[in-house]
Amino acid sequence: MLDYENLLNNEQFDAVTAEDGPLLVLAAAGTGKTRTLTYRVAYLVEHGVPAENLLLLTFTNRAAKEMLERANSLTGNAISSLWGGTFHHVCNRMLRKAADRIGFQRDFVILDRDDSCKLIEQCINSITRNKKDFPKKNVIASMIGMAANRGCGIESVVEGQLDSLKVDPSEIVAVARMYAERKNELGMMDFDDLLINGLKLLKEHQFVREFYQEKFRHVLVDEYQDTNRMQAEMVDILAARNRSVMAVGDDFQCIYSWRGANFANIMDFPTRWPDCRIIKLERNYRSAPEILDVANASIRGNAEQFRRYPKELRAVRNSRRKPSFYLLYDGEEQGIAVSGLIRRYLEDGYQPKDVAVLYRAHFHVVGLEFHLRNIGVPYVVTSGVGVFELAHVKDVISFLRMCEFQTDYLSFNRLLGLLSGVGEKTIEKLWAKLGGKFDVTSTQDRETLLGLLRPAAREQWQHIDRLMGTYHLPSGDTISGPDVLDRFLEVFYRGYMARSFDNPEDREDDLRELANQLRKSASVREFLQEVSLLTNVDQEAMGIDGDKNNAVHLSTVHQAKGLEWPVVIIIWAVEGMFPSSRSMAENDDDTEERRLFYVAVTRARDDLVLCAPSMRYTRDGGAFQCKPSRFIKELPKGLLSERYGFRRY
DNA sequence: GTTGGGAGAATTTTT
DNA sequence: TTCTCCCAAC
Repeated sequence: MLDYENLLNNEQFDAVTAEDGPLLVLAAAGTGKTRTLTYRVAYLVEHGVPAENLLLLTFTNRAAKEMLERANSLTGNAISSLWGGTFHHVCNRMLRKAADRIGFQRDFVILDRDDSCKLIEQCINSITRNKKDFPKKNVIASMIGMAANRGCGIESVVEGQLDSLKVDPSEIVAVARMYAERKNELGMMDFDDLLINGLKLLKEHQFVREFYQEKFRHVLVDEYQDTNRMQAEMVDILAARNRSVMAVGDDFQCIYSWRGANFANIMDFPTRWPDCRIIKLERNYRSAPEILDVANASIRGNAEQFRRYPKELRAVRNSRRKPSFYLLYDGEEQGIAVSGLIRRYLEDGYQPKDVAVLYRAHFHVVGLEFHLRNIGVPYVVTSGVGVFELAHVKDVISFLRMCEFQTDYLSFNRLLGLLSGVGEKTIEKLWAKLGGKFDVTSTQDRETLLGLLRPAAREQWQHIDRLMGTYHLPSGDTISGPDVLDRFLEVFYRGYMARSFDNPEDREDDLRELANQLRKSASVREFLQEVSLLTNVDQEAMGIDGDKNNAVHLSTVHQAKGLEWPVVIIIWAVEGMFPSSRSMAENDDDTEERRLFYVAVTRARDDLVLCAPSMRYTRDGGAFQCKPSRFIKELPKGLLSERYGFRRY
């Protein structure tokens, strides 16, 4: 039995050992939120709750993995049967068992962002007459997503953005409808559908609902402040029977409201669960007091919110030195300053992996990479595109999908499109002639397809076709996933990469990693059903890029959430970039940006550096002044040590 | 119908 | 600077 009393502080101990019943843990940054959750899991398991009766919901795969690993080692590997993961993951898992109840196949395909954009584009093309003025597919996609996550109709989203759009709103509504219909016909779900349909399943099917209500004696939710309406509702339903729900979160760190996250959920939790206990964690073990002073002062700028659940980060660590603020001439000087600072930190004994550079948006980092390369510091950028969204990875996955599942138009489309001389129209015709299906196990389908292709394409497809034939052997055996992937490379894809990409070797490395992942998972099928839920944030955790372990981290603030580094450098802390003028234009409200700043600041353990160049250049050669961020200006005097220009540090 | 080249536009945050 | 779209040539 773990010695909880000595391993935890008083508040953490209260939360971990709380009796059954609703519990809201307000855990400010760096106060041991993960620790509390993992010990809670361990505590419950040690006190006789079977792990399969626990549900642990997280916001990212990374958080899930981290917590499960830690809880697992605390309990001596006793939690393998625990359900844990993102909301999307858990919905996926429930739907794989029961999707047929709501009109889907259990092996439905998940559309990732790219897939759904393509589908939306098709809808746009078939509905709208003048494509010129019509919003781009990405815009429509985010409108549809917004509607889904807010739980409102597409109409009201369109209405809200009407002045910036120059088109007939009814056309947008029509596109959204058509997209929904197309998805239905294809039997596919996008990310939002996983939540929508997971919830639908629970609401409409008493048997399913009661099964899970019974099963999950304890529901634990991480990052509760970032849940949207659907997610909160799902938690409420799942916990309704046993009433043992533990929501952990920090309203100061709600940074996903643009995605439908609604921190009213955390504010109203005590209303929805009137007998809930509230425990506050305020002792911060992470950061030096001078850093916490900045964080505390900054979040007070959100006056209204601050009144509701006032929290003050209280330092446990000893005093160090004040965070510094560099006012720089321009991005160039910032690059020199940042790389110079990093070099000095390395001389002082820090490792590259101890340092992170954070920024508001991906494109803010472009100028900096050059300088880091210059001084020869290893670095990793958590880029915007995930491994599983890369074109070559998706190509190969399409091939695997076609091998494994019978009819999947999307994969068919993607794979056939790789052949030379085959484009969109040809594919449509082929698909129609095949009768709207392609079953890889049917010799007839395979022969028909081969016969329909024009010679050049047939020549290429033959090899793939033969390979598919050996995947499903009459004996019922299949070649292993990694092997079939290898063969695919050999007979077709390596050649394709060589003539289509300028960096085929790099891409082949990605594919080799994909094969490794495949080898680790239980079956090809299972891997394919999960793969679209994996994102770039998880890649390091999964071992891709594993050789870059000791490197400076360049990351957006969003992706840095939940992480910490001894040294954190925030770049482009200027008006218009952080806070971002785009996000401000949408809702005329800087509170979420301020929370984002709070998140950024509280990532730092020892040292925090804020950089604000005074000049920004536009692509057409123009330049304009920018002012340091309001989040710096509004701080009380004396919290930062101010430095001007890089030559003076 | 497909493909590739060239001109033009454009940059938030992500499960 | 990179991505996207459009058009002209196969």
